[in-house]
Amino acid sequence: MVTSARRGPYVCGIDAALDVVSGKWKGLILWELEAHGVRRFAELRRGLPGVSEKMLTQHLREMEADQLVVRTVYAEVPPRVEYTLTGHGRALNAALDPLGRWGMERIRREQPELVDHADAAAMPRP
Amino acid sequence: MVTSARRGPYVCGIDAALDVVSGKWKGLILWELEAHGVRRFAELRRGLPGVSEKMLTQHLREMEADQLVVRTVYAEVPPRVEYTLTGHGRALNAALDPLGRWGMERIRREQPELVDHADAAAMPRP
DNA sequence: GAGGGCACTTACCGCAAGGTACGTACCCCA
DNA sequence: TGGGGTACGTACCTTGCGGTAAGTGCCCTC
Repeated sequence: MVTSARRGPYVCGIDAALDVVSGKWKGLILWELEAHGVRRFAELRRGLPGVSEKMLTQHLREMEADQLVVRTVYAEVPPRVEYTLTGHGRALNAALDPLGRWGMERIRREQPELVDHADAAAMPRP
Repeated sequence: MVTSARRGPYVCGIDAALDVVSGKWKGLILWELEAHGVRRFAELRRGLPGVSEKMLTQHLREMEADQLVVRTVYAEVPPRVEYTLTGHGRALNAALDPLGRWGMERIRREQPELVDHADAAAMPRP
């Protein structure tokens, strides 16, 4: 497996948090699970346009190892796997909220033409 | 210069914020400037053990382009350059605070042996 | 019986982030 | 006269993140 041996000694909490959130799709996965509560693999893939199956499984496994999501396998045919946030995952999402607001502010002052088309101010986070 | 052309169209505020914070030393630089108010290049380098001069200048230039820090050059000999946070930088630091607390919590539950030696609970962030 | 969905796994590849090393121009101190 | 400090710039190299493509086993539908 890939699963790089991260989790080095962190110098501060920001380090420890960014280590968990870094990764191209981690933030979107968190948001998708927060918004829908429970999602299957194919649903997540459809919800994250552009993600490859490899990266999605890889990120999900890392987040499972980091205790952000729980992975429930149902012994059915065709296979069914469901992903949900843990308490830690929901807490992380809550901690990311102010950062998301700051980012929206940044988008608004740097690329105002991208904001109005989908009334981003009304959307909570993404 | 390196200065990769980032700032692509972001799908959510988290994207826009993480794009600015990602980079191995960005968080530490923010914290160092928040803690000391104003810092010279060599002071920052001493405050971030292990950083190379190349990465420090590169990150500082990117953060200057992102309007997180201001760079003040004094025409003296030997040269003197001072870095300070802008309002946006201080706002970003404030937005990072909950994330840092979450990360401290994660460290505390995964590597409790690393916490007590420097009474990290007393330190606000790093 | 061909095609498509599900939930992956494996192999391979490219590129950018980050590290190392050295050079610059000037100064101060021993 | 040599060593060290200040604030970088540049060239080269390695690592690994992320992307692409193909294969797997089973099932359902057309």
